[in-house]
Amino acid sequence: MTEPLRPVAQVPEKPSLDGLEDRWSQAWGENGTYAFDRTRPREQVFSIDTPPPTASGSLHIGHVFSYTHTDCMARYQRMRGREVFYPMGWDDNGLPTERRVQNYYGVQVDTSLPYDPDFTPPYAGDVPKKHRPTPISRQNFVELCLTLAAEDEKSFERVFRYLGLSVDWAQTYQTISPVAQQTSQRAFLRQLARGEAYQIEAPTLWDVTFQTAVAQAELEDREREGAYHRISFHSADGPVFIETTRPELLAACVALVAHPDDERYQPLFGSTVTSPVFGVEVPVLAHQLADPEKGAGIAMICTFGDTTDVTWWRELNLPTRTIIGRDGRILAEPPAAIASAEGLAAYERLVGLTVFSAQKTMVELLTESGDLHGEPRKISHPVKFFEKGDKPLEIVSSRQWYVRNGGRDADLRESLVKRGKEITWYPGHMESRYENWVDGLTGDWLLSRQRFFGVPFPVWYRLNDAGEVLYDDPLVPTEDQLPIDPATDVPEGYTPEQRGKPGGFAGDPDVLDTWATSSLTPQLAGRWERDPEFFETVFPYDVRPQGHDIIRTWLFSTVVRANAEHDCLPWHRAAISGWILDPDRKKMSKSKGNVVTPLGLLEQHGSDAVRYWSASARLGADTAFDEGQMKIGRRLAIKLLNASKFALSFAGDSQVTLDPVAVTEPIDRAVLAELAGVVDKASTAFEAFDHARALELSESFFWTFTDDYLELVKDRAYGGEAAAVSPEAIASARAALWLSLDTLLRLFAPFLPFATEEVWSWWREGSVHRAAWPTSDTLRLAAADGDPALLPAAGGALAAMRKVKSEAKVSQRTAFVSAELAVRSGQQALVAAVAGDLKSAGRVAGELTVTTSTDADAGAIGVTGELLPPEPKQPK
RNA sequence: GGGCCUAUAGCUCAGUUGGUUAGAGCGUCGCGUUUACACCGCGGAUGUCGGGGGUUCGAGUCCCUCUGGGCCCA
Repeated sequence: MTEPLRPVAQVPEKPSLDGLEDRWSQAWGENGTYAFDRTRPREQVFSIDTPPPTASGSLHIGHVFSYTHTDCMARYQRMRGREVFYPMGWDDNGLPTERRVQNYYGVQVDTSLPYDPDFTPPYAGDVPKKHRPTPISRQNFVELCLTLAAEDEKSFERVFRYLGLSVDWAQTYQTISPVAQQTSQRAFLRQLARGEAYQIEAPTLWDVTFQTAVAQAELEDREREGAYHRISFHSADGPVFIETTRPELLAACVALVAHPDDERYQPLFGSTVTSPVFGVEVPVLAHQLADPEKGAGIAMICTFGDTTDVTWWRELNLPTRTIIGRDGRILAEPPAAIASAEGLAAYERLVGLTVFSAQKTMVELLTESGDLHGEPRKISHPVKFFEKGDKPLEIVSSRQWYVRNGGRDADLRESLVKRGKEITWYPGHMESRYENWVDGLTGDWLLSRQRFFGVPFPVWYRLNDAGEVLYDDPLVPTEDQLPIDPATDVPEGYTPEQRGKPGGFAGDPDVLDTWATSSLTPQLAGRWERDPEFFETVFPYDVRPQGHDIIRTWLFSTVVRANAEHDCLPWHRAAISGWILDPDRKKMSKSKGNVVTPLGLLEQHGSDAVRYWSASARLGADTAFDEGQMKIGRRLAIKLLNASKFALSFAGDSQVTLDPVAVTEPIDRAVLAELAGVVDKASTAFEAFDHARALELSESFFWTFTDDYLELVKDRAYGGEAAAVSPEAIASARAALWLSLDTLLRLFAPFLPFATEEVWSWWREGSVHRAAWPTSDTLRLAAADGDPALLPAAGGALAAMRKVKSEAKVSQRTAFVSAELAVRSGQQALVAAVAGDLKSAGRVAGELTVTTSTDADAGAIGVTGELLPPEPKQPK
């Protein structure tokens, strides 16, 4: 701890927190305080794979919360002498940005439109309610996305700088940048070459509103009202009754299914029945997923009503009879299985209807044929939704790209579970979240998205002489050509004129899932394949901080990609932050309208205050939104300023000195002995990624330090009004105060970066944030034989004297004529050692004597003494 | 239905491998305007550690069970 001292401390007359955020964040930027030095060897580097926030709209208080956790960790590591690689990224590609652009500018993509270089959007954030979206070309739309994302990113950066994140802003990346596109496409092509990426025609969950395929990780079950419709199928032996919530899919029915052990239906297995209205003959089959308790215990299997239908379809080898299109409406073409004139006529009535209307019409048809029995019975059941959507998903059959993630491959799954065990999780129990997810995967990672603002698949397809797409053996670019856009770029050996022509080529129209880029943040920020030396310096990363809600998406997919590409983990540790709950213990979210804007909070309470509230929460623990805690944080920061001013004021015009040898008084040694213990324990806590404990230890010491220790030594440090204070005793108090301050500023620096930096600047050169984390050795040297037990003993004695005055309802300033402290046996020597300071702090005019209490159960210290009458108030 | 977490003062939370009388801050009540601090200081009161059972000399802490809350997955 040899950071240089200023010749004379410059302490403001009235220290204040106001304006510190702007002043210091600007200074840190100018001085490169948090700039990453890439020349340091790997073992001295601490690298953090920070979550890139979605740059659409506004930041959530949850961002402030979890990023503060990361920042505390980063600052600790930096003070420990590690060169911290702490980049920030913006996740700007994908649906959220598209939605925001649509709403903000009042536009909508029409892929048939050509690019208009002079296009200006009709609105900018002021779209009237009546406005119907203006159709624009895909390229114009992408340009608007880029423009708006850049603006959002600027405002995010402002908030994060104001919050005091020690990010190296020169390392910022975007998930839509050319470099991100190059990285994602490169990783995809390599997975394609290794056979880890593949495309197949398969049932795909489809969001009708967003016109896109949805992956397992984006699914969400929501309870929805439905109704069992009791419908009769026909057989030679009479009717078979089924109950279904989706009668509109009757035309897509391919079989009935019941549980193999279900005695009611065992006689039917192997036979066929005929569907009502459409007259299609379907088999009755047995499968253990059929639930005897559900509905009639026998279900119809359709193409495809839900994911169980898909399982049955696959495992029972059933045909497909698709009737719902990607627009969510009934297809014009009836399934070939419907042959009768009546059946075709009935189908005709459904064509073009939405699922909702088709159900109504189907009910009419069934009623007319007499095959609907009784009133539909209302139930509530879970229905699959896209997590960002608001209509139930349909299942369509389509050609999509997938990446192997263990969902269909036991060996890969096992190795990914093993990777999870190699990660050190904070808190440890988060590992089970990961394991549950990997174990529960039912399919590979669906990579294709039918979106516009994303990274295109770097793939073209040949067209045969009939102009049909040949999906096998796609045309791919070389890595040095990346990034490419197959919609505008042309594959090797073809000319632009051949696009879409028989014998020519066609670009893959889809974009990669955003996680296909986000899962590469370690590679992206680490300059993979662009700067090998740099990559070696930061990869694998030391830690991945994130929230537990995205373990299944971001964390898992990042493991999948690193495992495939580098055959290792992308980072050694995962630090998982909890969520913010509102006072009713509900997760705060935009839809609930209980979100608070972070910048307003930061400005109201001060960044250090909000950081204090955030940092008080342990990793993984959900936390109540509590402005009261922020007020405490603010008080703590102000206290730090004031106590520092007090301590530094004793230097006068001479230089502050940090001289351990000058500490000679027992109480001064005791306080440093105690502080040495705090330093050790806080360091241990930080090493275990327990920033909350480190803060708590430092904070509780600090309150005692100001409430008791400062009061006790105040007079002595001033020079002793009561005379009879030796120069050595004065120097001892001052040295102890300065040594304490030096350590306390370092201990609080990760939590209160603004207040600590402010105080540091009064008397030190450089930044506290590049200063060394405190060690206990200097403190122990100064503490020598100091006994930490002296501190609570002296504090107790002081409190006892205060209590007498408080109960006598007199000012604390009131003096005792004389006083006798009766303390527990064993404590007498301790209290006597502080008698001089107690006498002045307690304002004992005459003798202060310390005796042993005879009261056996007395924990408290007895005080007897006569108080002087209060001085009459001086007229001003 | 399976898994994970959680329950400590009115509130928000500590309580490290089991070990004296369970702590902090807020809030509340009372006192006090003292030159570090009115964005203040000092002091007081406040707990069947969710319920029940068990292990142990000893349980807020370990085990079982029930109940409430939260999340993830079916």
